[in-house]
Amino acid sequence: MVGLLRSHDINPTHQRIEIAYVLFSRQEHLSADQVMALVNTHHSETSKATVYNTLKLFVEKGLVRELIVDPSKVFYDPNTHPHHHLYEINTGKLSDIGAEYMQVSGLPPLPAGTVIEGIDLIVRVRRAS
Amino acid sequence: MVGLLRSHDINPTHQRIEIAYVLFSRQEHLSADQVMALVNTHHSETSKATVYNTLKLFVEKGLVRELIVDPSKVFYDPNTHPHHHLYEINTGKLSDIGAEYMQVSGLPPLPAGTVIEGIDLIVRVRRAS
DNA sequence: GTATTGATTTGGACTTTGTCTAATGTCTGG
DNA sequence: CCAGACATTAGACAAAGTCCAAATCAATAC
Repeated sequence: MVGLLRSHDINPTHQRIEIAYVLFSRQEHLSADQVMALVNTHHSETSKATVYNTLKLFVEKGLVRELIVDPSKVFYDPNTHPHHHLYEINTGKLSDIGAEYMQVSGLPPLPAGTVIEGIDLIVRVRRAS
Repeated sequence: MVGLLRSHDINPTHQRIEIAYVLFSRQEHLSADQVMALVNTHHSETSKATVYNTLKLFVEKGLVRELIVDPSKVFYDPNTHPHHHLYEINTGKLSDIGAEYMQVSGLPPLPAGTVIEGIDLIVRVRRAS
């Protein structure tokens, strides 16, 4: 874990290691709230501000991917390999779609002076009524 | 405008007409906040609750499309034809990508009992540094 | 060991977006 | 003109996230 952080140019402090561990030990999409809860399961150790700071740092350093899918909260995905997402509207459940299932082709003209940061493909499903 | 609402099975009240007008007269992506401000430019006419209620109704009835792209607010898109979106991370600016520029192929296995509600393709760009 | 210094963490106040509720207003068919 | 259904409203509330100044920590210098 320490090595992973160092290799992404992140100073491995106690709190950062804890948060990275929570994200990478289970391969799930977690919200800041959930990270907060998981890090502090035993005794409260890490503040809300630190959790938010750290997640932002991880995103900047490319350690995790930020998912903007749920209208009310951001999710963080420890898997940074190319893949897509499936979101169940009713439940808020989020799961992966392997890159082999769906492909994106073509690129739009970009506004002058901008570069692509990422391409998000999200399949939204609803429970059939 | 009244006809448009009726054709989507929406009772055309004064407030709904105003809100629809704001959305459809300019072809832009607006947040609830912006709709609120635009509807109430002259004298305050429409409450926050109504704006939110109405936008939700419009989405349910398929009159506008809900865009979850910005981490802090939902945008509403009066264009319901198939197209994609380009989001400038630095500025929060959102623009359309014509369906002809990018294509999505393939479909993932869906969880049992669910149907596709929509597929969102978002290109995120950042100002080159 | 102790001091220094910059980086990190923290509690808590604050902001923003959106929801909820109970009361009120409006419209329509008979 | 009345009943009932539907729509709107103000304002309280909730949840997610930001901000800031103070406290703490970690690493190095001496």
